[in-house]
Amino acid sequence: MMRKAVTLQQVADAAGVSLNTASRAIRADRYVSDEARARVQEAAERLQYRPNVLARRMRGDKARLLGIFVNAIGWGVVHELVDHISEEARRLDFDLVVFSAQNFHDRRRIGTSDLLADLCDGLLMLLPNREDKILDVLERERGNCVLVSFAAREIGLPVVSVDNRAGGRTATEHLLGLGHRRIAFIHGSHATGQSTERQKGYVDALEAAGIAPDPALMVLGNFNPVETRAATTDLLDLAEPPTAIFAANDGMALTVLEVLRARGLAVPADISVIGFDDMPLASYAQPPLTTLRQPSHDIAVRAVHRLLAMIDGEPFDPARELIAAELVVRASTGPLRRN
Amino acid sequence: MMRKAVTLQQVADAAGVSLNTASRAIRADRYVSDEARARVQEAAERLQYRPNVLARRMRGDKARLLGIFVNAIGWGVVHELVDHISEEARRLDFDLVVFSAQNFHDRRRIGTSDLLADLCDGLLMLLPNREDKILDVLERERGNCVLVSFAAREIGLPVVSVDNRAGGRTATEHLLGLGHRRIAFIHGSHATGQSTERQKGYVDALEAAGIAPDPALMVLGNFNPVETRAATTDLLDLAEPPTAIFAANDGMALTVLEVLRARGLAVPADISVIGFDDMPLASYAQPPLTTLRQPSHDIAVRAVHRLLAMIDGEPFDPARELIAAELVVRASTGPLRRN
DNA sequence: CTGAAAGCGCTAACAC
DNA sequence: GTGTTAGCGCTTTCAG
Repeated sequence: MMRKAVTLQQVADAAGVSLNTASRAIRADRYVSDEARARVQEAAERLQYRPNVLARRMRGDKARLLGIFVNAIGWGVVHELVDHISEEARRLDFDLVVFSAQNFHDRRRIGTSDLLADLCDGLLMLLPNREDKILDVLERERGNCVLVSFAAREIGLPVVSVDNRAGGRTATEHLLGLGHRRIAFIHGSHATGQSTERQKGYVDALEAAGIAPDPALMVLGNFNPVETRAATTDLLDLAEPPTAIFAANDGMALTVLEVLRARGLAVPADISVIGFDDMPLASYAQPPLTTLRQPSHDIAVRAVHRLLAMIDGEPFDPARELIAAELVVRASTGPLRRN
Repeated sequence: MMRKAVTLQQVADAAGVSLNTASRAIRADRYVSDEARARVQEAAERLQYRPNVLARRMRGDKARLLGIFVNAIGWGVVHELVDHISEEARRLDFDLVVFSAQNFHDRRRIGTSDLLADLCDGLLMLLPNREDKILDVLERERGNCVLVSFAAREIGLPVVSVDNRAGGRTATEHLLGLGHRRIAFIHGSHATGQSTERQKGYVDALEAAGIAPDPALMVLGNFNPVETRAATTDLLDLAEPPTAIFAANDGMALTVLEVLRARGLAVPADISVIGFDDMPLASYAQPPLTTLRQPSHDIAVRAVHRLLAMIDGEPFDPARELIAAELVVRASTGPLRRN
């Protein structure tokens, strides 16, 4: 505990009133005489009394507090989301605490997860992992909880997410429109379902264009540089290498660019690259990266609003809400070079 | 409140034991018969009981929970610090919650600040503002609290920070060593004291080199692009413009680079630029930015350790602890071109 | 208007 | 071993 405990009782004693007259005075309740109120407030001031919020909360008061759970990984997009959610929550006079952990169901962590669940009026889960057991608990209890950018499986909880599948399709169609036919896809992990959905969009676009998806062109980068480098190398070493690469996120796309540069390939003259997310670094890349921009602001606003609706007691509505990503064309994609 | 409240009492009833036997069984206390324990655990499982952490906490249990307060602004360096602190805390089996607000003493916010102060075993304040009233409270109460990168004023609380003054001096000496004599300094706000200290180091180096600091070369960028652009323009329009610019952080240095490029000036041939922080973007800048790297990891580790020492009841020690920043030479600085 | 008492959910003394 | 009791600090009936 942080503070030296000055309790309301002590204030009451100092002011010569009963405990609950003090309570009334502090809370500016109406049923107190001006004189008593003055004495209590003076005593509170002098003793530097601060109410114990835990105690209040345990009595069931609203805290006007929202919790965000984030996986320690993936601070890329997450950071923007947190900022926007924070802003929107504050606008609506809610505070926000962020809890960051690798796995919320870790034996060690469970205490804090529960604590926050107890403490907060509602929870926002950012990019939770499909294995996170806390999702089962939340689903079962139908707590006030909204999932953000979760697509790993069907779940009986409200979800707000970028439309990954449509985005994946848009990215691929952009490449198709430039004349590319051999388009590779580098996927990340399946933990949140983001990459998986983007891949579905990629396949959608290919099939709509009458191109059979080639398994050799779908490789695993796993959202990390090491595997992405290896995957890119494999792709380039193919008998018939791709003329364009769609990486499931910008981080991997940047790594692809790096490998390409190392092999002396020109982008987009020799090969085109497109990412997903539009992270801050994207526009600084060499060349600036074409990508799909996450509608972080809209996602955040919608997620907060739906959470508040639940808190306000509106009927439980586990609908999935998808928000479109915007294609941002920069210099890393270009027309297929005919030989 | 998030959960449907299943209390320990209900579990006890269901198991046909007393409240307190149930408590013992749940906590794996030794003084319970195996049979009672089994019955209680079965009941708890069936009812999906989860202990109310608030209640436990109110009784005074340790939460093994640390709180980080960050100002919503300045997510640049802050984000790295949060990551490292989080990692170190977890290594030591502490959880972490992050509270992000513009001003912690805002009437509206005070509830949450207090709540977290009650809840957490200790608090880490990241780059707090000098005006934050919560600092006065913390100082007065001598709570378990460590300030990170605060240099705005003397304060009776432990502080861990990068050595801004030495860093500012190193940056300036680097420029001096390249032959520069007219070196400008773009400072940020005085809110946290970071910029102010870096400026002191700049002046230190200049004076040590026998150069009188020129007020015309010290301009305000205020950590934002708009004012930084204006400041840079002013500098370049001087009768005798600087040959090198030291920006108090990388963000401003990047803006400087942008203005220089727009004016057709070559970096570092025409003018050198150095920043501070070594944010991720720094190495991607055009040209890659020479800067001072924040020892985020060391700062985080030291801050956590000092906080834990306080929590463990070691004597209060409000010493300031400074950690050196490392000069990272990239391509934005070069020798003075003689005309 | 004010005070006494109950109780939020839990754990730690103290009996049995 | 197990149950009973007394709080943690606060708000809220319910009587005065």
